[in-house]
Amino acid sequence: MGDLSASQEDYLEAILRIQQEKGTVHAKEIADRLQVTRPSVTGALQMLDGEGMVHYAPYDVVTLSQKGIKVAEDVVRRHEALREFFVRILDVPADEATRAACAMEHALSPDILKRLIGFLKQSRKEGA
Amino acid sequence: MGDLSASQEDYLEAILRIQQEKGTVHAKEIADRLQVTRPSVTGALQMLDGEGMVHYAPYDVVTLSQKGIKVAEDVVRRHEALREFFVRILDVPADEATRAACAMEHALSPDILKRLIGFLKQSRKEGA
DNA sequence: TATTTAAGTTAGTTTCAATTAACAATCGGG
DNA sequence: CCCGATTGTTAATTGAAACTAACTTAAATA
Repeated sequence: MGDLSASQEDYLEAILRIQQEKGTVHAKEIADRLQVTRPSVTGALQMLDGEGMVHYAPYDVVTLSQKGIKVAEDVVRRHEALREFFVRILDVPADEATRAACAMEHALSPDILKRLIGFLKQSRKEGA
Repeated sequence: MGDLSASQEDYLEAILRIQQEKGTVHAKEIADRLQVTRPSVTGALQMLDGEGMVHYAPYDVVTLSQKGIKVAEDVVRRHEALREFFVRILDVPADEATRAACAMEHALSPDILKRLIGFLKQSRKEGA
C-alpha cells in the first residue's frame, strides 16, 4: 500500500486523459498511448483494480475510482508544472517539453512541486 | 548497448564519488551508500564490467573505465545542476535538494540539462 | 601463526513489468 | 444473422534488479 510505481502512474494518467478527451476508456487506446501491448494493459488494469485505483471488469470500459482520480490528477499537476517550466523558463520546444515532463514527472516530490508552482506563479507576474 | 538504467547510473555515480573521497573503492562502501546488499553490488559490478564501464575482478578493488568515468561525470553534472536549481531558485533545504536531485537526475535529458545550466548561469549574474 | 571477524561471492528466489503466442469475446458491415 | 476484423484475455516467458542463505576469501588481532 505504499507509493505507486512510475508505470502505474503512467496508466492512471493515460486513463484520465483519455477519459477527458474521448469520454470512455478502452484498453486499446491505453496501449497506443503508452506504447505497450494489449496484454500489458490487461495486467496493469487488473493490478490497479486490486489497488482500488480503477474499476475493471473483463471486456468492459475502464473508469477511475475516486482514489484513482486523485492520483491521476496529481500526476497531471506534476506534468504540467514541469512542462510549463521547460517551455516558459527554459524555452524548450513544446513537444520535447512534453516528452521531458513525462520522463521526470514520476520523480517530482510534493515539496519540490509546491515550490516549483510558486516559482512559476511568480515568474508569470514578472513576465520574465 | 543502449542507455544505462537508473540503477546502473547510481552505481557508477557512487563509485566515482567514493573514488574521489577515499581513493579506492570497495564493494561494501557502495552497498552502504546505495542501501543495497553486498550480493547486489557484486551482481551490478559484474554486469557493469561486461558493459565496459568498470574494471572488476573478484576480491579486487573497483575502478571506473574511461567510458565509466564519462558516464559517471555526466550523472554528477545532472545531479549538481538539479541540486543548484532546487537550492538557489526554489530555496529547498540542502539535504532535501540532494535527495530530490538523486531521484530526478536519471530522467534529465541532455538538451534540458544544457538549457538548465544556461538558466542557472544567467540567474547567477542577476543575483536573483 | 591460528583463529575469528569482515568482506566478497555464488546459488537460488522473488517481484515487477514487460513480452509473445494462442484463444475468446465483441462489434460492424454485408 | 453471420462472419471477419478488431479488441481483450490468458498462459507462459523474459529480463532487470533486488533479496536471503550459505559459502569462500581476505584481513586483523590475540
